[in-house]
Amino acid sequence: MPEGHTLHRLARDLTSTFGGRTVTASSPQGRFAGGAALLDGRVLLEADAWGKHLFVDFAEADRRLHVHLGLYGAWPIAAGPAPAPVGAVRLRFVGGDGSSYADLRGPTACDLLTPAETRRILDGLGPDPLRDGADPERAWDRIRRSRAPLATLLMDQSVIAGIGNVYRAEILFRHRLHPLRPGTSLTRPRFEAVWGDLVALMTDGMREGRIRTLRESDRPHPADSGGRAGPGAGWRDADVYVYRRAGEACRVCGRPIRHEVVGGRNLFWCQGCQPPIRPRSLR
DNA sequence: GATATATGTGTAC
DNA sequence: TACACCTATATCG
Repeated sequence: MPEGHTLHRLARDLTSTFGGRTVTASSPQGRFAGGAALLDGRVLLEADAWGKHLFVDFAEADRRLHVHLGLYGAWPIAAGPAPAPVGAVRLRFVGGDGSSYADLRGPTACDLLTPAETRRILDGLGPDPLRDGADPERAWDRIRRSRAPLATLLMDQSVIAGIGNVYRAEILFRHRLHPLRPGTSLTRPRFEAVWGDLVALMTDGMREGRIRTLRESDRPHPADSGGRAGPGAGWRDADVYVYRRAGEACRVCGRPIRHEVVGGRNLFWCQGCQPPIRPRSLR
């Protein structure tokens, strides 16, 4: 489930599992054999995430490992001696003492990058809600001046780094924003509420290892002052409000959840809670 | 066994 | 806008 929270969690876990230790690196599948050979036997210093990009630093290596999981990549870390690899394992790490291993499968990117190449990637990324010191002003400057739909802007990694299709759909729902409203229509206070909510939701996602935007403890639409209370009992089976719930009744207003493919991606929203034009009461 | 699907990105037309 | 790419899993016949 690779949105930004997944990569930050992975960076944290790679660092805690392998950080400061010698790592055996291999490419059972063979497609990263050269890179694995360069890393093999080195001390893994630290892993770090920027948006959906993961970087791993090794001692005395002039290049960083760069991994992007794409749509279905995964890099689970497991305990115990590593078994014979199953399936297409691009890169395997085994800890020096053999007590843990991690198999990388299906990444869109798995490369060794020079500092200049790393910089080029980072230069293309907007502020990441999960990074300390992220500057939301950079995102606001892009959004307020763009007539592109909010749905497009939120998925644009150069505007905000780390949001994927699930967080996009859910954040728009929670703030009652129709996905096709232009960036120019977003007010400053509403942007600040969206950013703050992203930080909170993605931090939760990183901690829990899954996306959960429907929480009993808070309001479905957190920006509504004095609005209804949390969803309460009967919602415990659900993690999200609208993502992949096309045709189901909205948990808040009862109208069917809509689905459309926009820009090649599945887009979900509630016509009732997310009207094309803001109702007067919400301005 | 074949097909469809996915929380993503990059390229070409 | 379409497709290519990377892989596992679910569903269908």
